[in-house]
Amino acid sequence: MEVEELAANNAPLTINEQVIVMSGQETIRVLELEVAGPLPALGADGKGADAMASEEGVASPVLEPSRGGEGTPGPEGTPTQEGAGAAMAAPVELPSPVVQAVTPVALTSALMTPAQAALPITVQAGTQFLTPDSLAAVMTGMMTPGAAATQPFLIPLSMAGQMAGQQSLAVFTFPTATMATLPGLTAVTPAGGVLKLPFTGLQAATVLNAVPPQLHAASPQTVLQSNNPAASPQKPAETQVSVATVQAAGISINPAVISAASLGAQPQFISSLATTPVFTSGIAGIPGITSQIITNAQGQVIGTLPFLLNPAASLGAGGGSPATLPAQTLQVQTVSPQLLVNAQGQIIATIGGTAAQPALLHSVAQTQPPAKPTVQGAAAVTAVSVSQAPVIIAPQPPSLKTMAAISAAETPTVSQLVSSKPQGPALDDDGINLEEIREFAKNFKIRRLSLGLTQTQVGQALTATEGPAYSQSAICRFEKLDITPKSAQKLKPVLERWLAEAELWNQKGQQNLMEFVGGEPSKKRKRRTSFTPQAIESLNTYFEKNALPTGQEITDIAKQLNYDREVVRVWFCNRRQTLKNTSKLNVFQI
Amino acid sequence: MEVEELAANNAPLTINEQVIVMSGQETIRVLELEVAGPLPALGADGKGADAMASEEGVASPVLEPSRGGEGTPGPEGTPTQEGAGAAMAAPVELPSPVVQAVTPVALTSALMTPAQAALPITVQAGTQFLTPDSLAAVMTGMMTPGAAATQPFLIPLSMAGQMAGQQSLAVFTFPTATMATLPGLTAVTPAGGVLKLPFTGLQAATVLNAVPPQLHAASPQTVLQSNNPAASPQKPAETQVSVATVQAAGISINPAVISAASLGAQPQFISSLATTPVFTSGIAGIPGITSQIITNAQGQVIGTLPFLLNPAASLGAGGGSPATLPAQTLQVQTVSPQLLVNAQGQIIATIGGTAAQPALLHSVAQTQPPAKPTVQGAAAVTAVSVSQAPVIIAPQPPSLKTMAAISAAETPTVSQLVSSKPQGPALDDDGINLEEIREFAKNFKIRRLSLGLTQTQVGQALTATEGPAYSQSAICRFEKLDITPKSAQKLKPVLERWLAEAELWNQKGQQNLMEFVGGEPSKKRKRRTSFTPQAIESLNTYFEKNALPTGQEITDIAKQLNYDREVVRVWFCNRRQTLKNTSKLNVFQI
DNA sequence: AGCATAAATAATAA
DNA sequence: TTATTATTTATGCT
Repeated sequence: MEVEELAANNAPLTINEQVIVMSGQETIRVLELEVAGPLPALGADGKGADAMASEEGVASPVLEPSRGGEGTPGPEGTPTQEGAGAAMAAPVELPSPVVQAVTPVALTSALMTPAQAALPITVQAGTQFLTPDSLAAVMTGMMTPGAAATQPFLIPLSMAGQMAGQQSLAVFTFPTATMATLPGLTAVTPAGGVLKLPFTGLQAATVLNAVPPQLHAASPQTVLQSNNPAASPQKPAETQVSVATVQAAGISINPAVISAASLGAQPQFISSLATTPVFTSGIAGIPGITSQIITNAQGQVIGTLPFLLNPAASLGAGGGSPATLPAQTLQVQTVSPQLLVNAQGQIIATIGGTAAQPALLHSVAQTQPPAKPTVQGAAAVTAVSVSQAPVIIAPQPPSLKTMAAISAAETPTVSQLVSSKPQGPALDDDGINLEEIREFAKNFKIRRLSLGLTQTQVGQALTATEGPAYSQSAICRFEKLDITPKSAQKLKPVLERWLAEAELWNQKGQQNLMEFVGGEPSKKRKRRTSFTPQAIESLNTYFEKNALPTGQEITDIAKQLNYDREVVRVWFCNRRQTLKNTSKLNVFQI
Repeated sequence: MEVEELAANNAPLTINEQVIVMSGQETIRVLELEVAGPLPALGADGKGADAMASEEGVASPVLEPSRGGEGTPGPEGTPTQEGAGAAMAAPVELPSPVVQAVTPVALTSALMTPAQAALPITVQAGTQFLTPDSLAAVMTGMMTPGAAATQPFLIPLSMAGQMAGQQSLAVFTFPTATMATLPGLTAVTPAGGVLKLPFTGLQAATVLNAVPPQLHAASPQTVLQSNNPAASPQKPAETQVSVATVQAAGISINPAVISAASLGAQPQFISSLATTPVFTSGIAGIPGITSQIITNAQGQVIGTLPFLLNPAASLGAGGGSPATLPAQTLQVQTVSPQLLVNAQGQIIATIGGTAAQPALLHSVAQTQPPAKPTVQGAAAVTAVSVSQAPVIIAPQPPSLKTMAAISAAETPTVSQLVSSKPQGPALDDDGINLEEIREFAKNFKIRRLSLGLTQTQVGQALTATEGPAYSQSAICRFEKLDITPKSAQKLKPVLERWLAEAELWNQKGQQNLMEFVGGEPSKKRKRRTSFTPQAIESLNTYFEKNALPTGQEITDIAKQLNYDREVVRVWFCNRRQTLKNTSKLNVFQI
């Protein structure tokens, strides 16, 4: 994407791209589109998207009219803009029929195979996004792992909007490429952008990488569906949320959760999301939805990654309608990738950034109302754009290196080294992506622990919502991958979805999470029992006679000693343990 | 940094700054300097840095002639240059004597107190960096927490280079500011850049924020030395690696681990680092060194963050010497922060690029007194500042619990104190940063778990290396902050150092970690006790010969091992199942 | 300051 | 899946 070119466009759109290469094999590409000014109201129904289409992977995304204009504004956030709300910018005129522009829109891609990474991904015109008025929407569609490169797919899309409807953020993820298989980071750098924005009017600006679409639309196939028939198959078209259609070549997408949070006013925002039926159901119902995660030291997920943020912002407040503000420049930045190495020295992710946007998003998010501290509104934005455009810098060095290496076989480079590594998604005999499952299992554990949940809690909660077959043991085995790939494949989407929802509730508060999970909030650790010497003596006497009393015996003993039955049971457990350890030592010594 | 200005410079240097605001209170500022062209060989010793000096931070950096004129232009843009590799760029002429330029150089800052954040940090001229030829080097020096603002300090520096010596990456971290205490994210943003690059020739470009140096060189003091006399004290001067000197005002640095990994060739790179005596010792010996972490859902560290990466690359191949390539522009990018939301919906970190961030503006306006923070240094900053200012974000709401009541009678524990303090950098009566400790405790736990270590293992390992007083209980209580601030303050650096080292070993392999931790490598999990070890062994022997014994065989085995026939039968069932699952998984892992 | 062991959580035989 | 064991964490006690 040429900076100058974009700048020249003067489109009231800001494109921020950020590429995060996950350890192992995932790459998350985040593209944020910010449109200054108010968004047009959504059509009665999102079907309009159907119109689009074409062998270019045009699908028929449906954009539903968002309901509940509860898009709550940022918390304290955007006082000014809100106030400014009065002066709404004129709607952006888009050539495509149904497309609605949102501000901002973030696209996150992840889990793309190397080969796929090289393929062009185009967001078709006609792609619809949620309007700011919509609280959130989620759509999911994905190619099967082995899908042809020509298949278009639907990607999860989540939008967060504000009352004013001025701004909102949509995020959807789609597979990118495995870092290892990439020629180098460069392969994934922004410079090599593969996204084509859907806004016809902004095309020049939006086209990061002009690549001829090579695919054709195909019916999206969710992983869940293919792998987990049992899982509730989702039909994108059926969802109420808006859908974005993207063309990708042979992309196999991993489910990604989409969540949103306002910067400063997170709480509120999140709450609204959580309480929004659409969103909630989307999360729960859509198998593939889950949050992106960062792998940690053991390849386990360190945390959920890409969520959106953004609350509406000052943009709307500031100024005139985007269309009317030619001055606003389109900004695109490429950032050199920043690597995040995990405990094992492995690259966890590469964070590359993009530019310009922070400001916008933030400003909005900002809780700090004190308005003008910074310069907001149209003028401010403009200035930024201008100044930044020039800034656009050359693609990061990494990219360069890669490029070079790739093009010329001469100098041994990173790419070569990389290439030496076996690549390609590991698919087992059944076409199951084992690597993907392994990764998820790790992530699941870390995420579970991050939420402070036990295997038991997860199992019980799932049993309650999904029916039996989710015992603590099952969870344990899944985490240990002590199950067959087939089973794992079946369990994965369920766990993914559940965990994502749990995280959502957790965002609303620990209390809410506990409520969601199991019920009793904040179950405290039982107070350590102190046995009286007499009790200890009695217990030991019983133990000598029978180290493994039956339930009835335990009950009797507890009753006689006047201790809680559970306490007595545990005492025996620990006593046996102690004896065992002791005996072992003896054995050892011997 | 004005883009134009930079560009005008035509310096073969690329500056990439990325700011990652950690949840709670840490900000990581990453500055990458890339110098196109080959690097000069390192001097005999890295002492050259001593020469550095002027209060302006201008020193006599030595810039080696970079080889491989890789100043690569934009990503895709400059494929050609790579090919040009043959033509080496002429060495860059630098006034300073000893400084060596490296490509790229990354600086990471973290854990700076708010007040400190506002202070200018200048990289003195004469700062030395490792040459590409060096595999890795680490230097650490830091101010004591209470050190005056005028003391310069050495920062950990790690370099990774390639054989060719063309490129390498150096990373060092230094404290930035506590997010909570900052006026907003903006406070920590790049806009308020405080780094002054050491390259005289590139000054215009490198000066993100022109701030008059306020400090003077002082002898670096490693945390290790102060906290862990036992640790092998490192003398920066003694190391062969290059050192970077930075001036900072009253900065108290947290130990940061520096590690490096090549992108594509990670394995190799890491290995080299690990095997490099200098590096290893540096890590082990330097107390302060630890990796940066990302806080997760529970405020716990999600993962270690900033490490370097970088493999040398094609850059070298490409081009002319930097000096001779005026065409190469200096690139500076500002990135809008990307928020990473954790499981609790809290912002884990803001990944943004750099510059200009709103933060500064904000900070200035709000809390930060330090005047002109916003526009500093040369003009470049100006432009960016202007545009981004608006973005300034509000600080996150840290823990708001203001609990209560610490009954005074006894010495309150950290957890009690922390909860009682509403906000701001919580410094207890002894000037201990409780918030920082709280954060660390959380991080420690996550990092420990990420390494798969138990409290017991940590305790035992520490007892072995640090002497008694590190029981499992102690570790447990530290994590739970069920100790007095004084104790925590004392324990923190030890744990920090140890964990960082453990992570380092872990990078070399799980085996190495176990060796480091406890001794017995890979102690296999004990089999369920129902069977004696001998029995298990026998069973496995039988299993190897025949995984599916006949009824008669089972009977015989049970008889011989003196176990119930049914027990043996079930054992075989489970054994087969396990093998099945495991084998499939293994296939995947490969 | 830390042992001893209760309580909690994960893993595994049945 | 359930029951029990294996491990780990937390805490009473002095």
